[in-house]
Amino acid sequence: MTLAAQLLDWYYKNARDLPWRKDTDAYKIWVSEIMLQQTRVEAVKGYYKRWMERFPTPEILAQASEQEVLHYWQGLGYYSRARNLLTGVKEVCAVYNGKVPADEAVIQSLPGVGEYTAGAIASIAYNRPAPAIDGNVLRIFSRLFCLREDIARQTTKREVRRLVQRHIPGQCPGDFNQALMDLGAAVCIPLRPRCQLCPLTNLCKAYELDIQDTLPVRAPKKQPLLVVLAAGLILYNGHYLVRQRPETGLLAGMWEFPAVELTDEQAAASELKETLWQECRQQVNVGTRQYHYIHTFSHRKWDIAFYECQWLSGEALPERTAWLSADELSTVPWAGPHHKVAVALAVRET
DNA sequence: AACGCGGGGAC
DNA sequence: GTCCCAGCGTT
Repeated sequence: MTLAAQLLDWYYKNARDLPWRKDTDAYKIWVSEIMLQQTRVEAVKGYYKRWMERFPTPEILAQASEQEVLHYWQGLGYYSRARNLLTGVKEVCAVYNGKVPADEAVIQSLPGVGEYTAGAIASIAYNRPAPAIDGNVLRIFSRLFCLREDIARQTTKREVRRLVQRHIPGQCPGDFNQALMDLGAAVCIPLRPRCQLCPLTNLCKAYELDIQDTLPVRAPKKQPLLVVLAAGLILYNGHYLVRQRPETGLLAGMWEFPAVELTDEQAAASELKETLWQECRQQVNVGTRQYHYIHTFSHRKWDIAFYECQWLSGEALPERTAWLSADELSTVPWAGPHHKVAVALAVRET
């Protein structure tokens, strides 16, 4: 038996029942693959179902606003995925008549679609024998063939790609690729792989040498930078002062309560008061601290405190700034921990 | 090649 | 607490 045959036998007995495996519509595969980038299956399921109820076709998604799309993505992370998906779907509607292209290179030309995602869509939706090298595949093949190089290196990825290319079956490449995902998720897991359950142990060099726990090799990542923030909760005439983050960078386009980065945590009140005047043109007195969160991103750690403020006076609001009623707080996409506060304030109002 | 970009589940 | 996930785009 070949590697593919052994793997597929296992897959057809153990495949997960996932919402995006009901059919092979290329748009649905596309959406699922984007949502699954750096994101676990369990986290995606609910978002995928809600998305497909609201945006069942490329044409419907293409007509949606970026704000609504971000709202549906709120909490899933990596929000450029949502904007790129919207941009890409518009391109598919305008250039490809609403039909996702079948050629791998053309698929990869869409924004947000890289080598992995293009291979996944081409193989699953169009039965093309394209490799789809993700973290699972890198881990599985580094163990199967005892690759001791850092899997983040380009040379390692090229080597894995060559190996996958050699083993991918012409008949059902999509099943083969998805089988690797399921194997990586359930059996060939990062820590303490469950080799007793694995259909490929007879081919696995790491298993033969009993070094599966030492693979794959991955360079350690540095710890996130601490950022201390103070945010203002300004309630005036039944409305809260909020603003939209810049179009680029962290949490781009998401909404937040006006905040300032602190160099001196003791100066929170004065810094916040100054920022609210400079950036929002509102005069306030900073009151007591109401909420406090530690929120860790991949490369930043926010220590953010929310202060109740007393509104005194103000000029016209700058761009990307607004007064929102408690009811309206649930209508915008929120930036990270600001969402928790928005929910708490909306509840408090009722 | 290195970095920016989120959030949460498993241990 | 740590790890890392069905990665991509920019620099």
